[in-house]
Amino acid sequence: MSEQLELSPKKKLLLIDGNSVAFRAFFALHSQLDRFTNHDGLHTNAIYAFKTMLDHVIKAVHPDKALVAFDAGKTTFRTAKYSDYKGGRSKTPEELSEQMPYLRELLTGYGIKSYDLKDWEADDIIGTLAREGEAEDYQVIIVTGDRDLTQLTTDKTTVAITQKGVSEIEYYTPAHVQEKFGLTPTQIIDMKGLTGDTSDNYPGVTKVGEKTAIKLLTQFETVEGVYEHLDDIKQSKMKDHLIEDHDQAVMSKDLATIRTNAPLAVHLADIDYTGPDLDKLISFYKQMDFNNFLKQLQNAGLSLDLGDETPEQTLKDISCTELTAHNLDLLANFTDEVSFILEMPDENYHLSTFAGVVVTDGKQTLVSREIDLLQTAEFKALLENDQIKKNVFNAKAQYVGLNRLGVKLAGIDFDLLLVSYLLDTNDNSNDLGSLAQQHGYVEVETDEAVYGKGAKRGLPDDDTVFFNHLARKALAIQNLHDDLFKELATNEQTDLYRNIELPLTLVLADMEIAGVRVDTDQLIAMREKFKEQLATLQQTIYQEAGEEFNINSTKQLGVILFEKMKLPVIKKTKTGYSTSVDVLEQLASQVPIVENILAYRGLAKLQSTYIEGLLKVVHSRDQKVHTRYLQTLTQTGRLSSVDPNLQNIPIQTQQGREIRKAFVPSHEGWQIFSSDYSQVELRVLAHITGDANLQEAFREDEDIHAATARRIFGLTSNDEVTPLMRRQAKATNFGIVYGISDYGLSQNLGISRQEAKQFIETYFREYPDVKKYTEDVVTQAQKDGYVETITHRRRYLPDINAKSFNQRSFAARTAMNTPIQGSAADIIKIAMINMQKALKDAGLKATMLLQIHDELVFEAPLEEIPKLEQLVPSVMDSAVKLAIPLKVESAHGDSWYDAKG
DNA sequence: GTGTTCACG
DNA sequence: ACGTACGTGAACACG
Repeated sequence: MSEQLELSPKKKLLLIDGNSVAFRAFFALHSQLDRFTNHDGLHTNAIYAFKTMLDHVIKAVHPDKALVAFDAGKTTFRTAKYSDYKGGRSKTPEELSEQMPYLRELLTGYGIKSYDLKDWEADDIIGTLAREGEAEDYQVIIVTGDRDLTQLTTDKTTVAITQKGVSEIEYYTPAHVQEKFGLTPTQIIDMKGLTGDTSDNYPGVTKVGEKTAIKLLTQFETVEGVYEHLDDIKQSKMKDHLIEDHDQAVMSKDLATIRTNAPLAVHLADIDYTGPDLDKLISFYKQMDFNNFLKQLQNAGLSLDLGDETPEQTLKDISCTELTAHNLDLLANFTDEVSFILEMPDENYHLSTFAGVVVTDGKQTLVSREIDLLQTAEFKALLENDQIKKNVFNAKAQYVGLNRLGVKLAGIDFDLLLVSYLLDTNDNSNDLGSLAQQHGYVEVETDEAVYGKGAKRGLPDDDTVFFNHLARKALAIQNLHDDLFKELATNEQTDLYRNIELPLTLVLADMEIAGVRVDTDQLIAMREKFKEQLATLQQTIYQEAGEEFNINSTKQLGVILFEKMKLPVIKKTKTGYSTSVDVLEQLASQVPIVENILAYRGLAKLQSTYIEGLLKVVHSRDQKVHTRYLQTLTQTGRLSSVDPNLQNIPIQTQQGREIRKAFVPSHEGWQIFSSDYSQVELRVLAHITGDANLQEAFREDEDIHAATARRIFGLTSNDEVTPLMRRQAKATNFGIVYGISDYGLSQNLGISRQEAKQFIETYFREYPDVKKYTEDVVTQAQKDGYVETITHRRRYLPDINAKSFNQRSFAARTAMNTPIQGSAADIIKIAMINMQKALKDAGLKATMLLQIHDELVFEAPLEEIPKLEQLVPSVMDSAVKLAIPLKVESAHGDSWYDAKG
């Protein structure tokens, strides 16, 4: 055994046992299995470790010829001879087998041929080629994880066995084999004949293990030798076993013998090693998300270009020009297409400072910290000219930021953030550097790497550092433009991007800029009222508890309720007692304190989240809140809203609903106007499933929950639908949309799982195409790895084939829900784009302010209300053409509270 | 930073 | 035998 490979001056032939090394590689990084997945959910640990091993071996060997042999399948000439050969083996883990095709791609990238041959094992391919190589006077190096291959060692052939860590390798020469096993290489075969092999599942001679075998072979050399000299062995149990198991020993030796005469279609002449195919390797690393390897490649390329190495610097300086008031004419060189960044260090672009600006066409890059330059005629001529295409990262932020500076950004073509999100909704990191790296462009760092994080975050004082980062970011956008547009086209998502998401981003920008006026006096009055009520409740609760404690602390509350007052524990959380509403409601009848706690909770929520929370984010300048819609966050295509979240303002309880009175028009004599889609998700369900019964209910404009109740409770047209029936039918309808489970429905309705199951079965019988859809969409997701909405919005579901029941079930429910929720999101997005245009075309002052998933909120002069009542629903219900009509309901009033039907 | 709770669709 | 309804954001407590 040796850690070092002894190299001769001969030419080198490298032969790798693909399956065996892949297996070792897989288990070397098995503990990291979850960390090694690419953006499509493919595990990559074995590929990664295999790659590491390859680098190691190639560096050590410098092969002239190389080949990786794979097993062709389960059946071989050995199984034909002995059907139990390798029987009883637990099958290869799915997480490994899914990597095998990609391993071959890796090898292609490395310029190494891979080969398998029907009915033969990789061992035999290697054995055959090794002998061919020896005949041509090559030094042969065989890499495997399987010690049996040491039988192939000769003075011309070294066998390298990978250890636990794949890059640790033991090299076996005949001398080392002798040293380690006390046998010659060919005697390894005889040993296997005598001992058998449990992992390959062949028997050998009973009770003969390694020690006995070595002793026998030292004396008699071969299996045949042992049997020829049976007489020399004195009477013993062992001798009986040898006689008894003669046939097995012969057969086992045969099975263990690696063939050197396999009928190969590949020969030495076909397997020259001339080094990697860089283009293939780069695209492969991108596919695998091997960013560090990409970086290595890129740096290797750089240092070659430079001729010398600059090891401490990972990225070289970008050549760029500092823009000043005196060289603004340089901007006129940009006539066709530019990548542009207005750098805003704070997340909230409505308030952020401006740190700098960069613009590039890939050839010339201009940078500056002087924000005022943006307001010059020269810069405006570039930015406001819609004939010059703009490539950006987060178009909405750029548009809003520039708008604050009085610049109207036009001609936006490529938004790296938005496109990345459409390609894979999981790519929502929001950082240009990390997104670019995920897409294989690594000559850019993350903002965190350059600016720091937390308290230490700050802009670099050094112009070189700052300008370089800006320049690299702009160049990243410029460079990814073509590739990502191609990917969009491949996914049939170009229309989704150009006709929906990109136009929408500007609609949203206008809505955010418009903002919503908040009546802070009203909120302050509510705050005082709530403050008193909370104080009173607090005192009552302290009295009932017999002590003072923090009611907001679930931990302290749990101690009071379940230890001090000894109330029954209904539900537990990971960390202790659950004190959630449904638990407290079950306890309410037993002690008055619970009712008060519930009241306190409700009030405290309104106070802290809505009253105080809202007051904190009202802009003092205009008394408005300017939310930010996150367009690249949700997995379904919905928007989300932050700072503040205007999509979860209370409505359900009267007390909470009062908050909406504070959302008022921004002009005297105006009103709030609101329209919402009625049952849009169930209508989408009816459309997508094509279910005739569901569609009929919508065509007849029935109360859908009542109609469902009639069906699942088998009522005739004369029977009355009781409120309970309707409630249960409604819950079932929702359950279907969410990807139903009997357990979930039973929890929601407070019924037994059996009963819930019955509801679902009846539902599926009444709406058979809905059932078919739920099955088909899961099958499709299993096949493709993703599901789609009506506009080809895509969501990948890597867990759809997971081993864990939970993960798999969750993915299956997601597969059912996402096309429904996502298509509903598509519809309202289209409506919003059409709406903005319709308002403009009609010359109305009305402004769209908010989107709450199925609802649009406007403010408008009172006199425009009749016009809106006609226009808004017509635009909304004609956004897309479905198999059934869409229905829209509208209302208006002096505040959002009053805009209710 | 994580977990719990609760607001919305 | 498992232990879930789908999608979000904000506040608070706690370590």
